[in-house]
Amino acid sequence: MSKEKQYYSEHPTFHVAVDSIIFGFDQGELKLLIHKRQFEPAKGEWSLFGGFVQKGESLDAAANRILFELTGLDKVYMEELQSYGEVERDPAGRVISVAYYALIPAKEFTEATSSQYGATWVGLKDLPPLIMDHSQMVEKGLRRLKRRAASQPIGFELLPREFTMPQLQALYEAIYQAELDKRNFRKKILAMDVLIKLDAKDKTSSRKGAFLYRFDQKKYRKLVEGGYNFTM
Amino acid sequence: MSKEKQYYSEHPTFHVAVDSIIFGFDQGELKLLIHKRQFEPAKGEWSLFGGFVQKGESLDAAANRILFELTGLDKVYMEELQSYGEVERDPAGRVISVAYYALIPAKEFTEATSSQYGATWVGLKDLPPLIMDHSQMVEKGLRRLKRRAASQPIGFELLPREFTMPQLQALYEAIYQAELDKRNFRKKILAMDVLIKLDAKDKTSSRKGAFLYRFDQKKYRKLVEGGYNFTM
DNA sequence: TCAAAAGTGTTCAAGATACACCCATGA
DNA sequence: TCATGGGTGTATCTTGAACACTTTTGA
Repeated sequence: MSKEKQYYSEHPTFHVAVDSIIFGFDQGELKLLIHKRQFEPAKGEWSLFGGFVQKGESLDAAANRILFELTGLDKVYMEELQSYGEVERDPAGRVISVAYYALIPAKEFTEATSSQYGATWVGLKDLPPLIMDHSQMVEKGLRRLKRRAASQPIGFELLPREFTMPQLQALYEAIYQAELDKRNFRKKILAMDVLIKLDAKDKTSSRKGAFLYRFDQKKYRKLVEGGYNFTM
Repeated sequence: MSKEKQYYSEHPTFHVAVDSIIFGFDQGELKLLIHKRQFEPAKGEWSLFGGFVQKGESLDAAANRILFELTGLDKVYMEELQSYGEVERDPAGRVISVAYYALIPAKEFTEATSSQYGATWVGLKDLPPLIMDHSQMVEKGLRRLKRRAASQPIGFELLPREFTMPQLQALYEAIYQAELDKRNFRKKILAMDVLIKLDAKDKTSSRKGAFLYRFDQKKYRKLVEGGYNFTM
């Protein structure tokens, strides 16, 4: 008889799932990656990326595995958000779900891969109804993202390795749903002293071109650990 | 055949537990309510208040039930903290635990009730080793409490209905582990405009006596919803 | 009358906000 | 040459931080 049986067998067990809220940023807009659910019930309806936790697999591992299986994405910024345990949340049976939220540079998941995986980027304002309590999860994830962005320079996770100031600003504007002043924004960001200015320029969005920046991993880590507070 | 069986039966199921980190505040110190675990394995060792989720019971309901069964406490400020899903976290078998943290005025749980329930208040600095990953949970809960206290006037949950300024200040000093300036503290708190000054004084800790305050539920709610930022 | 805690204002520094013009470039 | 987006500095205001003395009262 296993230890578990010996001690805990009188208690019930539950299906445990993981659902991931995947935020991306593209064309000045904050987006969510969703797909049409591939299994019953509610097959074909819009859903977050989710799946069941397997035996011998931690929650974090399940979240990462499922993300990889459904999107091919790997090494993504991911963090637990909240558990959802209402009895009737899944009409097909009792399932306790642990929601994660993930941030990826939208370019790492292009149109091509999108269609390959049946996934779509949707602007936060154009979100279709999602199954079960997934919309709730998104809302909560967004609140968390806003708070996090205010206390840590987390926004960088959403950008490609090299980015321009106007891009970074547009991202923060998308997160906060507010316009920011160019000069003040630059001042603040540069004061953080985590950016490395490159010689190259990005000319895709203007004739003049905007300087590219990369951010300094080491300084960035220190900043995060020190609990830097970043207010806009 | 049930719907659940029909759809999800190929997936494994897990024991799901709930553990509560209960903070209290007394004698100028932030405290944690713990007890000696009442069942095997690790029976008799120091532990948070936990138990298994039952069929037909939501996570929140389980957290509240367990708290009530083990301490007699009811209508407590409680909030989910984080899930713990490492495979080997419980040596007696796979258990996924959802940690909650709770804030109560320590006076609501006195010496008398303590011994009745085999529970003890322990100062955060004198914490004994706790079973499994419970110490980790406490650490995380404390970090959350600090952050929350900075963004919402949450500290009030830890005080009795009527309290004095010096008490409130001592609480914040305990949470932040830092000394605060009396004058600045009062200024800030009063600027929030959520306190009602009473005519009565509390003379238990000085000859002069300190005015009692109550806080204004309505204004308080508004403040919380508005995402007030409270920095010390 | 004195010990012990409660209560009260002002000054200074830093950080946030508001604001307008020139620059580089390709079409 | 001009339209478009990129880049820059300063003045003002707000907010947080530092700081010391008077008041009340019971023993």
